[in-house]
Amino acid sequence: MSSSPVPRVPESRSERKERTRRAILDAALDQLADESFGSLSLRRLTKQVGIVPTAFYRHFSTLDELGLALVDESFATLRAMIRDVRRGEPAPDTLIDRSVDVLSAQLDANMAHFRFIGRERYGGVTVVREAIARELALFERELATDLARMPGLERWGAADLALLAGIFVNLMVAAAGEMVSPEAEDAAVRRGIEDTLRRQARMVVVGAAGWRPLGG
Amino acid sequence: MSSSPVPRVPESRSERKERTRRAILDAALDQLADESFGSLSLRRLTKQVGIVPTAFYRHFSTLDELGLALVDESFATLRAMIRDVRRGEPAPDTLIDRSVDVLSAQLDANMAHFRFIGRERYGGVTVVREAIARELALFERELATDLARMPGLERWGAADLALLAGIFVNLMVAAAGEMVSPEAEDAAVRRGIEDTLRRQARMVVVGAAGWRPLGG
DNA sequence: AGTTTCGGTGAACGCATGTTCACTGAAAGG
DNA sequence: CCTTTCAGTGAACATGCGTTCACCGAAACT
Repeated sequence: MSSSPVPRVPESRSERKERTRRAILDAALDQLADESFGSLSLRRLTKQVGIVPTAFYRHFSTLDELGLALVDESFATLRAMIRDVRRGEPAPDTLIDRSVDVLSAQLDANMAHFRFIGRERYGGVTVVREAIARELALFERELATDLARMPGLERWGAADLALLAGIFVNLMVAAAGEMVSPEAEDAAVRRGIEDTLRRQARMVVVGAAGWRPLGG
Repeated sequence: MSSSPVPRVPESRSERKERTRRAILDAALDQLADESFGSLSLRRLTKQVGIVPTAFYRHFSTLDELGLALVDESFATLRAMIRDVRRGEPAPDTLIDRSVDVLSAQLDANMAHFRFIGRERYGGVTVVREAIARELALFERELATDLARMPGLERWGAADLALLAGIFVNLMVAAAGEMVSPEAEDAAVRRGIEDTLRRQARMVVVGAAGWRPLGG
């Protein structure tokens, strides 16, 4: 369970420091599967890492700072995802399926990050909640510019594109939030959630194509 | 701040008990504006109520039970809302506006309930999260049967209606979650969130009317 | 009037919390 | 080789935690 900093092979100081920092972030993500950030305990956290409580302060000056680091990391994952989608040619009719496939793959690889965003988006710790809101707004704008290139949406105004992007982000984060539940560790349940997301996204985007192209 | 049980007018025993129970629920809802249920403290809670910590156990056998009571209460509010919408004649073209108006009014009157649902839906306390998921699934089904009566959706299958209902619930809970932020106490920000919800709901339902009527 | 019921009290319990401080020992740098 | 740097240590701190228990006093019941 604990990934303690045991230098089997001699390490440089900075290597060791980075490894401990990683271990703290990983332990936090692990414990955040079962509780909210607001109820994280420094002592339980450091115990899992295998260091003494005070050593934590060598890496973060406060627990809130840990939270912000987790937000950064989680949104790095999210941005990597959208880059992954763009990398494939944007054949518009397969875009949704491709997007959901990528999301599904990223959910597998980085479940803790998505769970963190879903859980703390409206969570109790103000500084974390605000950081997520900020990043999510940024992500939403990125998504809106991507949507602008889709067939049927070329002539949409920025306001409508923003609304649509907001809908997709809500669907995505909600799906990520569903994955929080222990049941979702069952592959079949996971598939069901993904499938619902896929169908809902398709429903929205196909519907949107029939939406009046301009106006606010 | 504290609404302590001071019997200015003589009360019956059951009246007093009910009043204290209410005070506990209200104090909890109040404190849950700033933190998650998982980090609620029995001592801070009872201090705000104006009773001694042990007195709490005269009303709830555990904090989790308090959480479940809050879930019940919050969904009673939500159900009252959908009843309110139905009470007006279901003139389909004004239904969205009417729904969002009702939601807005209910958000004013019962903000703490919606905030609770939004915040704990994916929160850290399993028993509360599961109770909300259960109630939300129920609400979703109710909504789906209402949607079935809307023009353009009469011939939809149950599966598609469920998907659509899920989209609406996500939009609604997300909007409720946005209200969590202290900024949302500014009326203009509130209006903005409501307006976004209104437009997104309209976008989805108008789009949905253009969706293929059958299939899975 | 006498007895029972019960919501609220206050002390006490053992334990976990975040943060402080002077410290150690090995890596880094002169 | 000697000095400086610094991640991690361990004791100590005051504070807050949930829960227990015997107790009180007024309402409720007979």
